[in-house]
Amino acid sequence: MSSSTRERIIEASLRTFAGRGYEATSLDALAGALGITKQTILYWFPSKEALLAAVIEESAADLAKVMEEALSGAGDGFARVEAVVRSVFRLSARRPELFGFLREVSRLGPPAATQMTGALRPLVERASGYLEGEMAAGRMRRHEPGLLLLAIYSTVIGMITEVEVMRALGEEPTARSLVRRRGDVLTLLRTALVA
Amino acid sequence: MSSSTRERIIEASLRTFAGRGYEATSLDALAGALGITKQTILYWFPSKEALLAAVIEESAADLAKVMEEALSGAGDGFARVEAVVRSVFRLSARRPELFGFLREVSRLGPPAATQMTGALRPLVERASGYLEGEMAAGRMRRHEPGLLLLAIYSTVIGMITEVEVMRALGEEPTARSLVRRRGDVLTLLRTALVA
DNA sequence: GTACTTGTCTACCATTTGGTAAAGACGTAA
DNA sequence: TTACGTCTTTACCAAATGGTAGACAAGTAC
Repeated sequence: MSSSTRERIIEASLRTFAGRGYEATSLDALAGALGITKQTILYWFPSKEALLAAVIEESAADLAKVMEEALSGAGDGFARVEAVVRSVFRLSARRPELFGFLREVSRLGPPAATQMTGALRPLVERASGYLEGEMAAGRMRRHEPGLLLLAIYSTVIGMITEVEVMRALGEEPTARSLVRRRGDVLTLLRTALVA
Repeated sequence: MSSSTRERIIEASLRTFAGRGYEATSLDALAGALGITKQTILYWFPSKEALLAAVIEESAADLAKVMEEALSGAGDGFARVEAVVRSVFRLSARRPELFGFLREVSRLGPPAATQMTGALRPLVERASGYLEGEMAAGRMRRHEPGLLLLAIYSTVIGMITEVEVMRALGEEPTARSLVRRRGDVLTLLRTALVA
């Protein structure tokens, strides 16, 4: 069971789906980049859709793992929010494709998006519960947790993925600018959340 | 010069590119929806790329017009930021496709994204200048204008377009929820910006 | 009436797409 | 040796794609 082929296919698909988009990626191109034939891909995954589903499953698991760790970390109130945001930015430096792919899937709509959000649902529940608890304890300013999460999500993902928009705003995307953006989104959130 | 055909094509393309994505939209499907043939589209626009460019030009102009008006309005400090955000949300209720398309174009990358950001550049300069002025006058908390704009952009566009994520967070997208999101993003921004 | 322009259509075409069928290579167990 | 399961390939295919060529109708200019 040379399942490493399977993993290589998933890995390459993740990168290409994130960069060029799902529809714009042909199985032939994908196979070419891997030095195999399209039929090998179709041996491991019965269809292109099934391949997409597998990539979603894998990347959702990776995302969930990292964030779950940060969420379980130490600290109260904003400290833990900060820890999560930091770990997300760190992950985005190491594996940017993950976030491009997240955005791509949310664009594709159901059923792909539904699968992704379903896989991340437990995470969302935990985060939402945490925020609610902190607000109740008076350690954070009151907001609606769902909308607050959406705002944080939009801002962070946007900061990480909107490369072209960033260029238009005069910020060349480098490691240093990523750090700067992380700092800025954190101050923004801190002033908004800390009572 | 029955240029109404041209406009109908642009209008339908805008909607379909925003909803299904550029690559996923075929000229045949587009023509079918309009009750014309693909060749009529190719008469008005020499290629699919040229059609995309025309749609970008049109929608950038529409976006710029609305925001330009809000930016020129009365009010100092956060009041004007609020006016802009409100006008953007109002526009998003009337013509949601504009924002889906904006997001799609930024995803497509150059040259499409470059054209779009180029067309919106004057707007960005004005907004950036305004923020800078208000900060200098001490009416707004100090942030880096470029990154601040990116954060506002990401949050607002995300709030408007991330329908699936919103669903996952338990917010069914309705007119009422749109108002609620507008309110929430405004309080978030106000607490972050107002000294 | 003739020539020219404008707008739309019918008829094709080469290429690419996702997918099927079947066979060959390679190891392993009997 | 034979038989079998695993993995990958070659050979196709029907459908769809963006695009070209050319005809046809309707108006306008002279």
